[in-house]
Amino acid sequence: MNKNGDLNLPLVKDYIPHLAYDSVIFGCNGEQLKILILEYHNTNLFALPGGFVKRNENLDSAVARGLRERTGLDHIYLEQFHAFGDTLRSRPEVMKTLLKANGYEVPEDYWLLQRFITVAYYALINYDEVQPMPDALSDSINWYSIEELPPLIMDHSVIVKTAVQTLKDNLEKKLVGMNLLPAKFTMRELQQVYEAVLGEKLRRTTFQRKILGLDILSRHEKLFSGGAHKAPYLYSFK
Amino acid sequence: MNKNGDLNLPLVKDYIPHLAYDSVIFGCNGEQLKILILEYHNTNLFALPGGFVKRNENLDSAVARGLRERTGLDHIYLEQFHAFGDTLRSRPEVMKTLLKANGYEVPEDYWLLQRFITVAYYALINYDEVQPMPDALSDSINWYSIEELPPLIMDHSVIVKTAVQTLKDNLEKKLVGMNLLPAKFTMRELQQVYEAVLGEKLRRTTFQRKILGLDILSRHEKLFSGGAHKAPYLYSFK
DNA sequence: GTTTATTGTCTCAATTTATTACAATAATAC
DNA sequence: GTATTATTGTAATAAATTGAGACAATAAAC
Repeated sequence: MNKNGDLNLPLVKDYIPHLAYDSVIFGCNGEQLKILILEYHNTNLFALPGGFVKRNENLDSAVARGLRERTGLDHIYLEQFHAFGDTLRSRPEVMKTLLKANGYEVPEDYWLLQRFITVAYYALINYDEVQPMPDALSDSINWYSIEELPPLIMDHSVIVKTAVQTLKDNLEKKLVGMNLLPAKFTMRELQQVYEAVLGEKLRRTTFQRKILGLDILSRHEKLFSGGAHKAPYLYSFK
Repeated sequence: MNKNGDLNLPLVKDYIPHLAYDSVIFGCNGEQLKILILEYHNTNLFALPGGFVKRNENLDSAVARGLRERTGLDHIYLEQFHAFGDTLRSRPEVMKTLLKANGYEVPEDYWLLQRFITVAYYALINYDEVQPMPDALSDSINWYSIEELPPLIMDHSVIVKTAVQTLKDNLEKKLVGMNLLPAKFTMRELQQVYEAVLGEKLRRTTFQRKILGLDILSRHEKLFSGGAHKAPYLYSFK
């Protein structure tokens, strides 16, 4: 940590200059679609978790690595959705502010103060199985409902909007539910994921018939208990 | 041109290093979906048209500029679909070969020989309205059916495959036909575009009913003549 | 004038989706 | 224990969409 002055700033010799990635990490608590947002030390600045690509590292691998470091999870569902490359998206003064807040004075030509193109990915993880870890520069990392995000730095709000739209568009063909839910789940839980992503209520009987008709679920005879009503089946993806 | 030695090689001071774009430019001749492929001087190497991003230029603007230079068209339908960033996609020996074939000896550390991440876009243009222009390094630029492409350098075949799949996925929601056809067209021509993109025959009556049901076409009383049969209506997009 | 190929539209069948209904049942209240 | 409550699984029916074929209309070729 920076208290001891032993946090090493990333050096351009190790990374591809001008290139970053940002990740929109989705989870679902059963009611709302949420994403992980981090807050930088002493700045009140909120941002998407992101990082840089090493000189000899695949772009996809860099993102997977960053995600592993933050969530402890490996083999996460991860999909690239857009590269953001406007000149005005880079805001050197923002980067300077958050470096300064952590006790760093960097030269004017420090590589992180230059223009960056970012490639954005979204990830789907099981909300309950993650204990997110802040990085060296950030204070906290927390779940926020996509309806109630804090103001984000630079163009990160646009990145989130684009991610949510992409998730909606891909809902049918990419088995989103599989990655946002635990291994076994009820039909109701699956429907709630769909509703959280689409932002609208669905008709129960139609949803059930459609999903079962896709022939992608296995039904388990083991029943879930806990509600004052008939116990539902548990399902898993085939 | 290089004969006179007065073609200037691009300098890294003007461009963002390690970052390129490639464009998959679609057209439709009425039967087949085609794309523009360029062939480099004296090399027998075929590639997608691409380029680099200037230091103070938006990513999207760079691609639009490249397209304008090659097709003479402005306001082209252009959509980003994927960034390719594997370490192994860059093949410095290929770049060296084609520079050499044009009479250039470049130093080992020349920026174009380094690793590149490319952001790929697809464009939709009206096949008949374009007179494509080769660039300084390339011999020719020609339409090729997506079924019969020459072998392409580096990962350009993968880029094309991804573009075609993206186009299929977007066929319904993005009014692809509008950008591949002239302003006025017959129902048959529109159907042929759909068939070329999907790679399958569609039923005439069903297609017509579906398209008209979308309420996106204006019908013009002016009739097209030329065939030994009833003259069809001309349509345009609303 | 006859033939030919294609067009615009209609009909009916097949399939899919929407809506309603209802019995089954696990927990709770009593 | 029994009635109550909320939710579940499934069936039945209505509505909408799509598939497949039929047919008259007609511009050009012969």
